[in-house]
Amino acid sequence: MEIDDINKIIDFNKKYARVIGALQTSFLSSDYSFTEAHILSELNFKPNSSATIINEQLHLDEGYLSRVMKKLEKNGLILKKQSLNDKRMYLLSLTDKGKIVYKKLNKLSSDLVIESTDHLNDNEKKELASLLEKVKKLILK
Amino acid sequence: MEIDDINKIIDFNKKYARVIGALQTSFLSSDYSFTEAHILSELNFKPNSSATIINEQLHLDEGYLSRVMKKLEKNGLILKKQSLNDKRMYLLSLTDKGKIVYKKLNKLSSDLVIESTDHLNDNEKKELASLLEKVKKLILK
DNA sequence: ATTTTTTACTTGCTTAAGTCAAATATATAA
DNA sequence: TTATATATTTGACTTAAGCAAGTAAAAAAT
Repeated sequence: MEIDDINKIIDFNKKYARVIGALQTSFLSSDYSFTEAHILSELNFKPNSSATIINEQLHLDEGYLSRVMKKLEKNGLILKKQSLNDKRMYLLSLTDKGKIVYKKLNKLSSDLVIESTDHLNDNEKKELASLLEKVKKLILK
Repeated sequence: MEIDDINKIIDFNKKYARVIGALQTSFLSSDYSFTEAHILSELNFKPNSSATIINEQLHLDEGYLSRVMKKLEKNGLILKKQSLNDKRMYLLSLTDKGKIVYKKLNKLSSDLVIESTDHLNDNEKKELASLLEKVKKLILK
């Protein structure tokens, strides 16, 4: 890859690390972290997944994830029931309370996106969303 | 902003938080963090800046930044000298050793970018760099 | 069939990276 | 000359995460 292109990517990473950092800081005032919100959102779209399945998207340390799941269960946001087919696994799903918290955190995410794009006009916002979608597709390819 | 566009951005943030996370993990094996590397790179391009000036790019906690600077000085990577005009400030610059470490960390960043884009062909790599550059310009606007 | 290896999850321990609040010193404004 | 703002530092604390070792169950190899 050309050195120029590499530098563009490095440069972006440095900048965006700060964007993500600010995002994480904004979640501090809620009872859940940005990562926990991500976990809840995965569980919302894939109910009855095991921790391992969820972790295909998140790539977290297994031990850490296990503790997060324990917290979420303790707080009544998720339900854990041992799989009958494979007793090593626990199938996880959001409780009603979990769904409410998920929605609340999603609202927080939206608000933060709106706030952080406040300086852009409508066309620019649309372009940003479109660019990021393309990037996402490329990195997941 | 349209809900669809908001969700695209939220979605990207979730994904890219993991990319940044992996990047930070990769720096653990070096003696400096991803953030410290960023600080060194700022100092490389803007020698004789104060901590506050550097922090315009980084938005870190001042106390944390102060400690990082202390570490960098202790390790002989930067030189701190009190400004004569304004004795509250300390002008910071890379030492020769600091420049060497900066280059080493930059090489690490490059290697990680190359590695993380390994699954893309040349055109896709070029497109990725170009998209990220555009995103950067938009978020900085 | 039973030993070996792999997989899913848990637990104990540690650390990096940061936050928050209070203090000091200097500079600027009232 | 008093009050306010800015630049930096220090102390105390948090949290998000990693690593290593363990348990239990399942799958593969013998």
